[in-house]
Amino acid sequence: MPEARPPTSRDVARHAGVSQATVSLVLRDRWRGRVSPARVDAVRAAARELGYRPNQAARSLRLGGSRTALLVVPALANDFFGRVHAGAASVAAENGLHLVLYPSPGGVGPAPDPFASASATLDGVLASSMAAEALSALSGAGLPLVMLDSEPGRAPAAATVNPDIAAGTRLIVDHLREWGHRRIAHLAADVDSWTFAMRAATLAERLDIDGLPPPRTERAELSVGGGLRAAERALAATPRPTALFCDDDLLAAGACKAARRMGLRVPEDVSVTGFDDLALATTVEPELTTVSLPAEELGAAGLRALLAVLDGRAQQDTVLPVRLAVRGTTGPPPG
Amino acid sequence: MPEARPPTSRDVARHAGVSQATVSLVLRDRWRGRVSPARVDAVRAAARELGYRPNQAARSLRLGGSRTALLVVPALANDFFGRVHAGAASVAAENGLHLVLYPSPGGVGPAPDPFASASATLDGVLASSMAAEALSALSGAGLPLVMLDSEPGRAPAAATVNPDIAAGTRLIVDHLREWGHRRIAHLAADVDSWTFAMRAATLAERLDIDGLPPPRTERAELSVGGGLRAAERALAATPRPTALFCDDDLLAAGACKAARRMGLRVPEDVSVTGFDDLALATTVEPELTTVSLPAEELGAAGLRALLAVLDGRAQQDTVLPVRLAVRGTTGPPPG
DNA sequence: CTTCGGTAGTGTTACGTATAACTGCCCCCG
DNA sequence: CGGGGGCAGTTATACGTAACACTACCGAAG
Repeated sequence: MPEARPPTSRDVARHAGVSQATVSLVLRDRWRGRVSPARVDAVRAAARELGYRPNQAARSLRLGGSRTALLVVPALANDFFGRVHAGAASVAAENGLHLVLYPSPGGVGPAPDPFASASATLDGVLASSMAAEALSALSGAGLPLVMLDSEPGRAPAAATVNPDIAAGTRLIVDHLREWGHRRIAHLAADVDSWTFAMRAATLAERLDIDGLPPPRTERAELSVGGGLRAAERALAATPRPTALFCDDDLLAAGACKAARRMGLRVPEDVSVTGFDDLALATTVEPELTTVSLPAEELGAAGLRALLAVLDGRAQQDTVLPVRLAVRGTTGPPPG
Repeated sequence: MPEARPPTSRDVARHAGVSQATVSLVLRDRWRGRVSPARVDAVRAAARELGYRPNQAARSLRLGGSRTALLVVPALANDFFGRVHAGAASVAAENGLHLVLYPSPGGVGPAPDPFASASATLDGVLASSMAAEALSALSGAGLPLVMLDSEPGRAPAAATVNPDIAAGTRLIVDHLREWGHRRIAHLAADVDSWTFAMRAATLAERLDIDGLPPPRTERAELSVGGGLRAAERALAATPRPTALFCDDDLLAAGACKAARRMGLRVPEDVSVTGFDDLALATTVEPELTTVSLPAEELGAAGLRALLAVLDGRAQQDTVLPVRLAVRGTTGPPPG
């Protein structure tokens, strides 16, 4: 048995009758004016024939970097982060950067080190949500970091990119106020992160400006089932709220189910609003009125910011515009 | 400026007053009986102090492998592949294997090479769906490959792991037959892959055995919207089918929307069945009767098979059991 | 006729790590 | 008292690639 190791650039060189250096020049496209066209073709043919694939590990070692960035997302349970990835991946591809996706396990326990998990020298990290200890480990490593959907101006991120959560919240509140709603309950995600804290703060502030009482808040596990249970509690109150502001579309979908189970119609008896504009927002009946976040743009802008940091250009915090998607779950309050 | 390169094992060695070899022995936990405990502590302290992180590229180069596998999934638009990934990731972690996720861009155009994209030497690939050319490129590279959810016994996969699609299809058909349905239409995914071909073949076979006419088939783009449009066509037929067999939950959700828009109640006027048991199956109202596929198990079994291949153990094709989830979208035919 | 510059290559080295092979050294046994 | 054998380390090397520095040749300019 001939042991069958994968072919190296030296094998290609031997096969083409040139030196290994020439193979490298040709395959890296640095040959113009240094290698004759005939040899170039010979090298390419030999590489193809042997099925040569450059050894990435050796490349990274030599180059002192792998042109690889890591995208850390909290989970893949919904399509939002798939879209973020798609946006980041397209920008990465345009710039010859590899993008590796790491879905951080949501569960408790010692999360495996995302950097070890990449199994390659990383040049930078784009993180959407991370445990504090992982974050500090990263800052210790001195890796360029761009944070998505998290508090601006917080070390150790070199930059942040956020959808305009405050504006989105205001759009929802104004929309409900225009319909005449005054008793608004808040289904709040049971997650301690900036993006949800921002919704709560803006909601409270906005209702206060409008001279309305602070919202009754029900904490909910971030899932359809969690939204269902929290909505059941919220809708059992007297007087019943006429609108539910949900932190997220999953909660809103759960709230719609809860309302229906309690014999209430949406939106005739109670209005429900979501946030994020996930795919499920247009899947459920009626379709959710929600805040549409630019997921692809978020990923793309995040990766552009990371590229800027890698190039040594200073970076600020970016805020992306959002828009209100008015659909079928909002209407005038009953009576 | 001191240039600030990341510290190497040689830096750690200098700092601890030992040789680089000793550092490697200590940090790889191969020191028992070779290095005195005092030195071990000194090395560990030095490593911590300098914030040393081993260079993965150099490690991979030296070891001739990175203990990294690539998981190729078609998209992250739904939660199914997130669950597959979770299952594979947990088995990978147990075995000290890195798992890198590659969502192959669904769009047309030259797909970026998934192997280049990994930016590390790969030891194996677990692929759920792949373009033919990428597959052949891979077979040329001689990488160990395990295929998920695709035709058993097809080169160049060393093994396949599949949910029992045929059994799932039979469960659905039998369930509909028990309710007394005879006119069953098929909403077929507009994707040319084994898993959908298998549904179609089994459905036709089963109806034939039961003495029923072959199903009217409507091709649908694999999305909620696609299901909606296809269902509108299917339900416009006369006589109208009393049940819709949908290749996938997305299509089924779309079918339910279509029925409602046409003034039909589900399941009173028409029964609808899904496939996969995505999260949305229990989100929509009524909840979908569907075939529940063991997504996590699929990923886990796939990675176990890959590990076996890497160890040189021969592998067969594995079929995982499925179960029927009877929910709210099926009932007796009208009249 | 020498020198200069450009073309077409090759030899060599370094990247950081893991480990095989080696070196002392001390202790104990014959 | 000589030498065998563990202990505690070190030295040296290889992994595959990229690119710097070098050589050899050739035509043209001085």
